[in-house]
This record gives sequence, structure tokens and C-alpha cells, in this order.
Amino acid sequence: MKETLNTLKVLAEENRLRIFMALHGQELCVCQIVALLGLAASTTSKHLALMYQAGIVDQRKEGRWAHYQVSREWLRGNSRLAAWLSGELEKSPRMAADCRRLEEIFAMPPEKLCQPQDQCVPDKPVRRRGGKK
Amino acid sequence: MKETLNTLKVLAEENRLRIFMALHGQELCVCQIVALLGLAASTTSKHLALMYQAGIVDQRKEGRWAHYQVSREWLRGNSRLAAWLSGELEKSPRMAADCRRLEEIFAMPPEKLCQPQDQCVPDKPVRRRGGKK
DNA sequence: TATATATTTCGTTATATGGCGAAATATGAT
DNA sequence: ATCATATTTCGCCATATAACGAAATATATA
Repeated sequence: MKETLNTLKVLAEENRLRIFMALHGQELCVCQIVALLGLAASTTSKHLALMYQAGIVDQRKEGRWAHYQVSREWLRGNSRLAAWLSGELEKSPRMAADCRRLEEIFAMPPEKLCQPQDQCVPDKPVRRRGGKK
Repeated sequence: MKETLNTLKVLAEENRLRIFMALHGQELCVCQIVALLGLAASTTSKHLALMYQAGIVDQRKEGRWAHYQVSREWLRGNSRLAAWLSGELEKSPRMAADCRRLEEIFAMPPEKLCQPQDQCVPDKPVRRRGGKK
């Protein structure tokens, strides 16, 4: 029961549900997920770590980037839950909006996504981190 | 998404999961659930109210007793989730123990269950409530 | 009517959890 | 080696929530 309960707890959170749907069938890097959710990178990372510990997502490290994706093995072992979730959420306007937003993110040049980020954090003044000199 | 999320949140709690399994296919009254879980009646009632609001269980009032059961309509609309849950939990020792405990509860004479309760609260001194003379 | 009992509501408390920013870590580029 | 950058870890704060007991409510019984 403990594992079942943990799976439910992990998925019973709005932003983690959004992550689940976003990573369902495609691999994304953390900065893309940060851009999608609009949360702090640290918060996003914590969500991903939780999902990884639960075995729901796989991690692939490449250089300084970390890519995540819903685990195929998890999907095989939890197909009914996954089917229920997909069925419920495909009607959701929120999820549709996330899909559209992801298209925008894919369209961004990579240099724009994970750097000073004019478009990902538009409400803060554009300011270089680490202020050299 | 809000409803999906709420369903997950309601089920992502150990005692509510136990309630769900206990009420899956059979109707129980609150005092039986209290005896099963070993929680305070007020706590148990709150759990049931939450599940009722989420549409997961039905309520039937009869005299001063309230009977609950997993909603057939909910099961129809969430069959895949229910199937996943049942599949996961049927292996669980905890759930098996709950089943056995329920048999004991069924075997109790009704007067014993929801009254001074020598067997339902065996760790407390046997003491008549409202101490009539 | 008055009393007993099953359930719910309310108020309180302790713990869990999500959020952020700062610091730490890891890796690529200069 | 030094710096920049992506990610994670850590510490803190605010909020959510599960638990209890006491009080309120509802209903059956004396």
C-alpha cells in the first residue's frame, strides 16, 4: 500500500500533474519545464526529484542539462492509472494551454531559453546574473 | 483538472484509502468504520465528508446511523482508476488485515459496536458513558 | 419531556508540504 | 585555471491538513 499511496501523493499536486502530462510521451529539459510552469528552478527541481524517486519519470543527464520523461516501465506497470489520468485531463483547458505554451517553448532558440531569459521571466528587469565587474 | 486533482488528493491519504477499500462493494455505518480505523469518530466523519463531497461515496441516513458506500456512479465514471487501485491494493497486507478485522466487526452484536464498547476500545478501562447511576 | 447515543461541527495543535532565494555542485567555455 | 550556466541542495516561511476533544445536532427511547 505504501507505494500506491506514494504514487497518489506525488500525482495529487497541480504542478506535478502538469509535469506529468508535459513529460508524457516527450522528453524535456529542466529549463523547459521551468519555463512552462513559471516556478522557481529550485521548486521545479524538487518536484522532479519527487517524481523520479517515485519511479514515475526517468532522468537522463547530458552535459549540464537534465532531461526527464515519464518512465516507460512505470507506464507499463500503471497503464490503467495512466489511461484514467489522460482521459480526465485531455478535457482540461489548463492542459490545453500548457500544450500551446510548450509549442512556444519549442520554438524558442535554445540560447534564449536557459539564459538571462528576457521572455521566460518577463516581469523582472533584465539583469545579468553574477554581475561581472 | 480541478476535479481530477481533488479526486487524487482525497484518495492520497492512508486512512481514506482504507475507507475506500472497505466501502468498495459494501455499505458500512460510521461506527463500523471507526472500529476499523481506530481513529476518533470526529476524524473519521471528516474523512467521510471529504469523500462524499468528492462524489466518491454515497451516504444513506437511517435513524441516527449514517451508512456509506462507494458510489456506483463514481465507479462507472472512474472505472480505470478503480481498477488500478484494486489491483494495487489487493496485494497489500494492510488491506488483507483490514478485511479480517472487518469480519470481526461484522461478527459483533450491534449493541456492542456502538455502545460502551468493551471490544472496540479495548485499551481503555471499561467505563459506561454518561454513567447512569 | 428528558435521556442516551450516533454523527457532525468547531476550535486547537502538530506536522507536512510547497514556495522562494541563496549557496553548493557540476559541467562547458574562455 | 577562471568564469558562466544548468541544476540541485539547503534553510526558511507560509499554508494546508490530519488528529483530537468538546460542543452541537439529530434521532430513538424511557
